[in-house]
Amino acid sequence: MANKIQAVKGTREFYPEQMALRNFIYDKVRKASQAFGYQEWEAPFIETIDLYAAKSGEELVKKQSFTFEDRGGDFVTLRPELTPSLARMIAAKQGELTFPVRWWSFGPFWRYEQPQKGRSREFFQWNIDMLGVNSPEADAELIAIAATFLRSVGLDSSQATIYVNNRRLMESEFNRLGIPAENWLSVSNMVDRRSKMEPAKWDAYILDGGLNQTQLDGLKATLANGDLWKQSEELTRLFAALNALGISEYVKYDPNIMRGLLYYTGTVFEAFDTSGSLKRAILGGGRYDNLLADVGGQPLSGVGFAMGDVVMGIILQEKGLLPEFIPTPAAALVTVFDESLWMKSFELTAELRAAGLNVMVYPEPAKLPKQFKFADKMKMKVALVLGPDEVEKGLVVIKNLVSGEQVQVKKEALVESVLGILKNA
RNA sequence: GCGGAUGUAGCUCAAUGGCAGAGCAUCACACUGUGGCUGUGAGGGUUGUGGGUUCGAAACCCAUCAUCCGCCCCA
Repeated sequence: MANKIQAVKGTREFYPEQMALRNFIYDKVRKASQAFGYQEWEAPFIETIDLYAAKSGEELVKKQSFTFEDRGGDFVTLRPELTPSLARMIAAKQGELTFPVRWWSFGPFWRYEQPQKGRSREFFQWNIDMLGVNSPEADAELIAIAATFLRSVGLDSSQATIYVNNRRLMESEFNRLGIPAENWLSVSNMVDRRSKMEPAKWDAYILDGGLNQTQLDGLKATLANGDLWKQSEELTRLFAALNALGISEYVKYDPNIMRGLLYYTGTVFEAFDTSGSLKRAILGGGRYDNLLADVGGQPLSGVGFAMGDVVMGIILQEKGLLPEFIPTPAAALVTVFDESLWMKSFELTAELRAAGLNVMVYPEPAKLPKQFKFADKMKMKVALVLGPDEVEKGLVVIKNLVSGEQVQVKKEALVESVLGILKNA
């Protein structure tokens, strides 16, 4: 075992059961996206490092990217996020796209970090964005999409909550407290980390960071003020729109939500599992007003969020929300009675497939108990037996593996009988 | 990059210095025209790898690799 070649650290191996979960998430993502009229798109998996150097924060680019030299001597990166590619692709066709652009995507990303619960080096991520509209109502639509998705996988508002804040509001608070603008970013990061630290340690951390005691007290009062949003016209309009969209039960105002990415400028939001067993955000996003101009396009505002498949999968598992795993899409197994009737079974299978059924045939003659056991393990609903008696009379034994009942039917009536069992099973 | 833990059968784990085991899973048989249940039996191991201590190591020591958990960062 030790000298077998192992999978690359942090990569994902999707056995059929995990693949079914990934496809389940993808299916719900697609449905939520399409319900709001968004178009699916995709970007390259490999990009130049320069694309990220501009905006994605130093940690992500220098420490967490998979970067290597290609055979031509150029440095390329496995994409760690999608938004910069989105900005470039939008900028390249800015003159011909119909705005507002509403796009979504679900694909693989790579980040070189230490694998742990909820974090791997290779992951799938849902990205969804609206570009060309700068309004709290547009922000509300993206939050509504997130809530729609959470509801669709079976997470109700008592199990998952989307916390909302606004960076402009927080910056005006920082300003009011006399914190200089050049410290806003570091103070934001400190706020972001507060929930993970002991209160006394956080206080010391803030005082070390250049704030005085009065500013610390003021900041703590701000962060405890659940009504702060009422001072923001943006957030007031946002909550009115969320109410109209029918998902306000999922949303709470929280002045502690800041988010790490540099490009957010206005509304920011993060969803969490309320039981808190996993302290990682299910999804996160916000408004970014400057990203397009930063990659060379005309100024254009956008809002969007991203959701990783790893945390989502863990939560679905912990909540018992995984769909039942069906090992095979085949509804029926055609058994092979013996060597002389082997090809008869193959012929029967071909006829059933021609009628549109997903059917598996046992690949070789074997004892019937073995074949039935196989059908059972694969959770197939129907088994068909074609023995000497049946062939002689032009019949097929059709057995309902759920109820255990079996009957002989004429070959012509077989498809209908199978469909009947599948409908009731 | 930093810190902590764990590596024994396909899986989950036991054996704490003295014969390497159990449950589950697999396969066979009971049951050669019928799965789930039951019973009987079988196969399966260089105890992650390399070295050291010892009469004797799965266990103790050193190194190494891997995995998990946490920090940093973030989906």
